[in-house]
Amino acid sequence: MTQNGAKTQSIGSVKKIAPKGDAETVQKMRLRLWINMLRTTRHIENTLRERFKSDFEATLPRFDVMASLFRNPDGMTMTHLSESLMVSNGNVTGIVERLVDEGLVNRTAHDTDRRTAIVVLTPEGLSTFSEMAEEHHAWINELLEPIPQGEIQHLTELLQELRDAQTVELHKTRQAKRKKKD
Amino acid sequence: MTQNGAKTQSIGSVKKIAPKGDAETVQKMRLRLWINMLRTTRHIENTLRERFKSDFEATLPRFDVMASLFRNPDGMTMTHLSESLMVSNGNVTGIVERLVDEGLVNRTAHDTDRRTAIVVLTPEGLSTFSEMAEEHHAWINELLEPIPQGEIQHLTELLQELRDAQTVELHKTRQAKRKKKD
DNA sequence: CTAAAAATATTTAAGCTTAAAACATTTTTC
DNA sequence: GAAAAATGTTTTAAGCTTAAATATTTTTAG
Repeated sequence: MTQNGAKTQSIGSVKKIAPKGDAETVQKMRLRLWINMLRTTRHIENTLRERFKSDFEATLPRFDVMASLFRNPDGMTMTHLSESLMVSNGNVTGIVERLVDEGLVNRTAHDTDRRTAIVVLTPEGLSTFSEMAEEHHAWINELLEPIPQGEIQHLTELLQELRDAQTVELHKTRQAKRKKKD
Repeated sequence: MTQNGAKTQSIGSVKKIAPKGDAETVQKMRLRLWINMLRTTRHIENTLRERFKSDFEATLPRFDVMASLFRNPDGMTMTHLSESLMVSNGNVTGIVERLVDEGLVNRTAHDTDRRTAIVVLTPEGLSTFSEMAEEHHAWINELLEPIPQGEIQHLTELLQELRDAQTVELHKTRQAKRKKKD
């Protein structure tokens, strides 16, 4: 039903009808796409959560923090973590706290700046993460298998661009704000 | 850097090198895609949350429930809502409770089945939702604007297929379980 | 018909999440 | 060098979220 009008494709003088390029139609398609993005990521996240729980007694947020730390062996500040995971600052405090309790990460003071906390994986955290990461890798590979190989790269870039576009907007806003101040 | 090897495309006997089809590379690309899916949806959700809060003093989960109810004018059961939103049953209980407190939805008993609760939008809920939906529609349109029009439909289908693939797996498992029982 | 199983919804405990406020420290400004 | 601004983190209150346990009702199997 949403695909009707395809027949009028190459018929002359159909601008008024032209359903595919119609602004309202495009808007509705974007909305539908968004709902599908949401549902699909939610679906995958639900699957991952269940598996982390049953196989490792672990949670997704804790895995995400550990993955960030793994990619930053010299340690990360709380702010760095929060930006990297795109969650609030206070959120990270709680998750790191629990990881400290479990002996998976250490939180130490910065050498010169006493405001700053540096978080690193402990050796146990590293080994625990490695096990989980291997499984996680396999799960993602399985869950994303239906996506044609030839499209993976393109899709990744598309999503990246989507975020970048917003970031540019953000910069514009910040510049505008700064200008107002001057 | 991740795009090297493209040159070897049509050179004879390069199977050993052929980096693009390499199984490990594909796995890593899938992982990268997943991380990008997650970050992009999270980014958009964060934006929507902020705007719902500042413009309507509303939350995303409550909007989602109302949107589901809007699409089902005859009302929905709690289970139907929970399945539609892909969140847990108990979760819906709390959100609906708050919506009832705000006078935006009603929860009534089912005619014949006394276990079942039927949730519907109140007139006020309908009018509140309509206002929010219009803005929401515009926001999504703005945030997804960088996606080429020609790809929206295809992308939507791709994501749909991704979910459907898992659902089929699920059915297989259920059938297996049933078989064991017999 | 009735006991067992299944379905519907809520409650509970624990954890995740946010925005805003509070706090601590460092840097900048005058 | 003190006041102000900025930076880094935690705390707080409210809400979201899940899995598991519970309560109630309906359906099913015998």
